[in-house]
Amino acid sequence: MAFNFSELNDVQQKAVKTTEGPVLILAGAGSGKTRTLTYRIAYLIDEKKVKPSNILAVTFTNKAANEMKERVEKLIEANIQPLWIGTFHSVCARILRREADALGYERNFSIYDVDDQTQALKKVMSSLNISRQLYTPKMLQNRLSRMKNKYLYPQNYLEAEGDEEMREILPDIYNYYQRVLKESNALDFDDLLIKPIELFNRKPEILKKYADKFKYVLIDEYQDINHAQYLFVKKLAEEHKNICVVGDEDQSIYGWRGADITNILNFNQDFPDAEIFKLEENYRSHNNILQAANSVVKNNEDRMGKQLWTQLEAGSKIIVYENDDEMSEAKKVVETIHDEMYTKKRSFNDIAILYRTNVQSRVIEDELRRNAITYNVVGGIKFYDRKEIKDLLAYLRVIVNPADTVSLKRIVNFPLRGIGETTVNRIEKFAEEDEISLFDAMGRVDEIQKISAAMGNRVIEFYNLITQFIKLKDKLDPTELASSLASEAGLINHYKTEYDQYEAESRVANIQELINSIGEFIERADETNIEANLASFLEEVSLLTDVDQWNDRANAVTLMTLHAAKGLEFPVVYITGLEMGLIPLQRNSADLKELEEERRLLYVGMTRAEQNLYLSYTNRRRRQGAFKHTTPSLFLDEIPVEYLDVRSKDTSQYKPRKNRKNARRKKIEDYFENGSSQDDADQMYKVGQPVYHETFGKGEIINLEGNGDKMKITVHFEDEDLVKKLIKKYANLSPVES
DNA sequence: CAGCTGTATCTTTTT
DNA sequence: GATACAGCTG
Repeated sequence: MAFNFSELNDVQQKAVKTTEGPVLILAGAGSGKTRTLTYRIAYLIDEKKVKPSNILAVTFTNKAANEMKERVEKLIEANIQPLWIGTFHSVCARILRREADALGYERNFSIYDVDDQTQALKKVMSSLNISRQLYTPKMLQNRLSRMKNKYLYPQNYLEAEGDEEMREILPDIYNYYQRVLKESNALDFDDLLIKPIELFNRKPEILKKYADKFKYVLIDEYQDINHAQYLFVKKLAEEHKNICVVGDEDQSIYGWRGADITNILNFNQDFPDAEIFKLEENYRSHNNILQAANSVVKNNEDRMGKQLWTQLEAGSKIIVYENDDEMSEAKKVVETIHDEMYTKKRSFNDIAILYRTNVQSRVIEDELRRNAITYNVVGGIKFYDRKEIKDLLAYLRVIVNPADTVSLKRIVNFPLRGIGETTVNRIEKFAEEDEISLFDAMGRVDEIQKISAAMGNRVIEFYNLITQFIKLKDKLDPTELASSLASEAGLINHYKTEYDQYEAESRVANIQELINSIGEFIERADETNIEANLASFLEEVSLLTDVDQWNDRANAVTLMTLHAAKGLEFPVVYITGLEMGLIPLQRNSADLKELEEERRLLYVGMTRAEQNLYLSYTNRRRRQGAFKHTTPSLFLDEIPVEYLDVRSKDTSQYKPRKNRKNARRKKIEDYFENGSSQDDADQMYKVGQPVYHETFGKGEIINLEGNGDKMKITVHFEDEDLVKKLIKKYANLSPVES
């Protein structure tokens, strides 16, 4: 045996060796779950002589997948390329590429992200004459996504989520949207999960093929899978039942995108006789940190309950900082980084700064830059979200899949070629009448009466450019293709001339970086058994997670959301913004499930820390331009003082020693009250009430519609004799004595 | 058709 | 406070 079992504790060993039948591993934070999974795969291959091609492992990020793969290869000194390991989305995409025919798609299908979906929905809305006043494409995108994550179709959706207005239009939108995507030979993120299930249902022989292939299935982060993912897993494993899932109900933080915690709670009902292993020894965090985190999460009702313990020393207490506002919070972060570096000899990459929302990073980034501290932001504005990158990617997508209408529309008049919206609409109409793709219609633009010869020439010129590159696609190396496309389509020139020098340089450099990354991908693909072509490059780029884009080896402080931090660990963790409204985040509707998820989110954040944990809150914070008073998070009241070193002012509103239980209860009440539509200030919103508005001056409320934050308030402003309809949430009206 | 300007809308977390 | 979009003008 090439690997050493002494690195595993008793429970871990049993979990590794129980290879046959369903296995549920409940793995607390820092309990060596990744190690257990890694050993299990190694054990299957090395000891049980299972072929790597018969194993499917699903992880939460591609980064985790790659690391796990490398570790297994090291353990058993073997090449395990035929093993399938990746995220749900990438595994599903891989199956769909192979089986595209059976679904009536072509193998080179495009993958639509939220942006592309929104574009497609705009078209759907205008075709179906759906009011833009009442619904935004974004809203509908949300609805469709939620529906798909639950594996619901319009007909059963109606029963599940009655919503009077949506009831009418949603089925049409759904069907039309799917048609548009099909015509574009495109699938959206959610389709990637749904289509394999449809396929398995419709073609049992295809299901059998994959069920036979994946004799052993392993799923990580099982607490965060949604219903569609659950069905996918269940179908694959139903027959052989060699399924091993690992998860922790206390770390379920994706309920908002359809993750269903009951999947893990009910695993042994789905797979009776499942062996259950509990990993409760924590190897990561000093005891103070662990106990503090435990004392927070134990307030949740929705859990199976387990008690994490550690042999590690108590360590330092958790330092809690009070700050005046987010600027001083950022300064405190920098101070702490300096302190950790000088007194404990830490380096930048030992330290992570976590926050609830991406916007919070800005202020911290500014302060880090002023102090010459190198940092990396995970997520936020991503490399692949930059305009210049999306532009070139859209060109490449059209070359690979000319039916991709959303991408085609993006590039047809960019850089400007004098082909405006009207012209595109005319071509589109022609395409619909003749039932051909938009791209093919461009090739036949001379047949469209309403388009002049001069305009037709511009279209043909564009059409020829693309056609030329489609022909080159299989002859030219992908890197060269992208490079010459970037210049011949005029992208490089556009960016060189259109912006100021600094901007121009960075945009051109980014394009160059994208081209380089194609080269790197092709090299890598040759080594692994991925197809070394543009289509698979585009797929990889589409399915990249935020964490995948993070260079953890760079010597830099890491900034990210609490969500992104899942699965990671750092010697020093600093969590900012522990205030009511932020952690837990205030929504316009509050329920207990959401509060519990917020609590788990903090739990995840705290348990990332190995040695030192800092928590901080501010007394006021700028949100939407204006300062707002804030109260320390109710979760702070849940941590016993013995684990804390509170550095607050004497005047602080946060007095850990006094009446913490009452303070906490009050905050919970407020959380639920403010969440519902009625708050104290609502009393001022009545017809006839004189009000003041920053820009419009004095006025009087003349009408009210709806309620809650979205209440529409019609005001007559005296000074300019204006009547304005305002939305309560953004109006910032204040009452005036009459 | 292109570019400008004022206005509406909006801030959760992500594959 | 930022951005996306509609609407207007050249």
